[in-house]
Amino acid sequence: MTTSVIRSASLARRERQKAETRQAILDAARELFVSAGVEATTMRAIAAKIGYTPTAIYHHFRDKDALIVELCMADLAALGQAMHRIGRIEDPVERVVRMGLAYTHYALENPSQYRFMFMTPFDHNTLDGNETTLMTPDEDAYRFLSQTVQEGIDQGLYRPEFTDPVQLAQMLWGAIHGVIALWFTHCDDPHIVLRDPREVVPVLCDTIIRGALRHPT
Amino acid sequence: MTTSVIRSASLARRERQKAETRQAILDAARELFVSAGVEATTMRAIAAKIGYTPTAIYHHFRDKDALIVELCMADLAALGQAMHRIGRIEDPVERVVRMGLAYTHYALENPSQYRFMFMTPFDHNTLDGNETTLMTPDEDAYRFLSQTVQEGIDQGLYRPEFTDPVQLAQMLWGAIHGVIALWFTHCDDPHIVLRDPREVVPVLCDTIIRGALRHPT
DNA sequence: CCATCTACTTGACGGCGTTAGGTGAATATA
DNA sequence: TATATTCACCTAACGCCGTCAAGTAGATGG
Repeated sequence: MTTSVIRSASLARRERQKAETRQAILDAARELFVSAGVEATTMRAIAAKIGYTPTAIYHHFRDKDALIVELCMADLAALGQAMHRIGRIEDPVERVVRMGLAYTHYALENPSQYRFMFMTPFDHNTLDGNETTLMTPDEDAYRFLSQTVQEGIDQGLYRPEFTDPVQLAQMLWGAIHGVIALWFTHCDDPHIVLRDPREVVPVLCDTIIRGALRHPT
Repeated sequence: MTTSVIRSASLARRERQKAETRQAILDAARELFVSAGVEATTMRAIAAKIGYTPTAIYHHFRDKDALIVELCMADLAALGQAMHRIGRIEDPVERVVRMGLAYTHYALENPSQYRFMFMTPFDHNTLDGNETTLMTPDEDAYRFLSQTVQEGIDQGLYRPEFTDPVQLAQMLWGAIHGVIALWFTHCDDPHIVLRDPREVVPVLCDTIIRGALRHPT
């Protein structure tokens, strides 16, 4: 008994230390990814930031992609939570608009994460082999949107040609994403004049909703 | 006289040969960029494809970015032409919709170019130092869109709250871009169900336009 | 025939992600 | 307490990458 207690205690300590190192790697990687971009951040830089050798990282993550995926999953979860935090506004149409604005807010507050989550072509095979993935919180937010759209359809709020919740959800997500993505890639481009998405997205949401509603207000 | 003629003849031939090599580099680079992606294509691979040494490329282009920019400019010009080829449909609203569909068609026919032109963060300083840039054909297409939107505003076709052509153009461009971009980054993602943009964009255009028109049909 | 020019090559530099093979301290066993 | 084992981390290297300094060789020009 005593030995097993001691054993499990020291084992636990070891595991805690390992988890701490792992977390230090994640923290360092996140900060560098955010400040310098994912591609420009090197394994060597991450390691140097926490006083380790580059190869040490490989004892905690299979490769750079696994590191990226882990951070991405956390960000997707945060976005999903932000969506759910909107809670249950009764009117599914108003809820959809609120989701769009929350999404935009999140994107502009976390540009680097957003870039990576939705603007980086993803090798989702990498993600699959990872672990019994937590059912992709990502799908969480998308499903949440789809469900809200579905509610509106069921209540007969949208024009009769909108029968496919996937299509309408894709339109809404895509439209907002596009304004944000265009802003991120071209806001520093002197040749292309763009307004701040915080200004454009609300109008865009209203316009799409007005165009989709059976009885526009 | 004779000498100068001969001189200019051989000079011309030399220059023609150099131009041919330059074009061979561009062709090889384009094919590899399209088939394997810009990032995954190496200078060594481009050179090997045309039987040269990697360093030979540097006698024709300052660096890899310059090569990319040159191809990108050509693609932007092609897109601009596709826009202009729509010609002068009288109704500025119908013209805007047609532009959106042409844009979508172009994007899906040239996914790799599209990715690079609009989904890759651009260091436009690189572009500026290039040459007296041909007034960015890119701005051409965007300006074309803005002008068409402006016409609709001038004719009082849009609701009174739409007074800023930049905002409305950005909404339209952004919305379509978003559906396309989302498709490109997530169409292979088993967790996210998406419809083909060829199906979604027309509906999206109609919906936005209906929401923006003063007197929806 | 010789000098010049220049498109192209050779060989290398530093940096990248990643790996094979140690090392040494904490742990388990006796 | 002495020995064996584990394993988090390191050293050194591999094969890639974009790029460059210093040639070379063959055409051009006088």
